[in-house]
Amino acid sequence: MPELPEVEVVRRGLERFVQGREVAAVSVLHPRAIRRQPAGAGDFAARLTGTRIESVRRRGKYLYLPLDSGEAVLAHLGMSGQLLMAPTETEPEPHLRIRVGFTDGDPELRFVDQRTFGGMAIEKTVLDPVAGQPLPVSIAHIARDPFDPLFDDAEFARRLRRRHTGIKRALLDQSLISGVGNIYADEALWRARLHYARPTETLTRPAIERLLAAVREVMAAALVQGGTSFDSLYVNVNGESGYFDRSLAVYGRQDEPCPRCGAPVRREAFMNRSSYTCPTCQPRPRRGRW
DNA sequence: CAAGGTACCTGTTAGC
DNA sequence: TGCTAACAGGTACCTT
Repeated sequence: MPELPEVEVVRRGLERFVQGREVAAVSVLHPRAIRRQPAGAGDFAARLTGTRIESVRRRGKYLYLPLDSGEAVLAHLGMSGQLLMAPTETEPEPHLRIRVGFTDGDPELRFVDQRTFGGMAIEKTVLDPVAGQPLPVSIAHIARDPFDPLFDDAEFARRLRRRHTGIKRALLDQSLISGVGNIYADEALWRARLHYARPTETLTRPAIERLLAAVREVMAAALVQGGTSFDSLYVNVNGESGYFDRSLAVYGRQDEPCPRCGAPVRREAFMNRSSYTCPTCQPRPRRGRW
């Protein structure tokens, strides 16, 4: 379940089910799931076993679990990862990659990942220079998300306007703003009536504020619905799908009418993926004029 | 150094 | 029916 609302749904589930618990046993069933652990599966298991999970935090689309050892579990769902809570006796899922058992018994934590783009690692932490909170070393470059109280709109606007790229590329750049992926980028741009190729350096400060407001609105609405799921791949810790796909205006709706003006939604290939836009609400920017 | 393309995987679906 | 190609929500790394 990959973008901010889906990852936040998982974070809340984990917080409820694993915070404060002590790890009793770890098994790694697929090496790719711990490929960010340089010393391998044995090191991963050794550094996790016997520790207590202090909290469940999120930076953009990354989850991290500070441990009483001073290190933290880092987890990313990639394109198809799931973190599920399941009774130990439950039959293993076909793509089960990692199991984490606890000293107090059920439920155990399972990392399931069909496409293996996701993974977990145990890392040392560094203190976030602004918040003073520990952060796994490898995600120190990930920007704050737009719901983070320390997200700085003015600083974002300054950095955005210094870029020389299209607005969607910038929205997907996790070192500039985190948590936004292909679905919510398209939905937010539609709400803000901006074309994905609009040059960042031409955006006015009010336009950037409208865009940030749109990003926040669409992701907040998705979170209330439990996130977006097109199939059973994107689920919460109990394996349940969210309902926000029913509220999407343009994403995945090629040839369907724009909810605002009725024009058929167009789909274009962009950045090796799909972009959905309304051809009349989001006209393509022209050189020298937008 | 910034920007953009490509690689990494497996499964599903559309089209022939 | 069976094969093939296209496509899927992300990030890291390489080249320019």
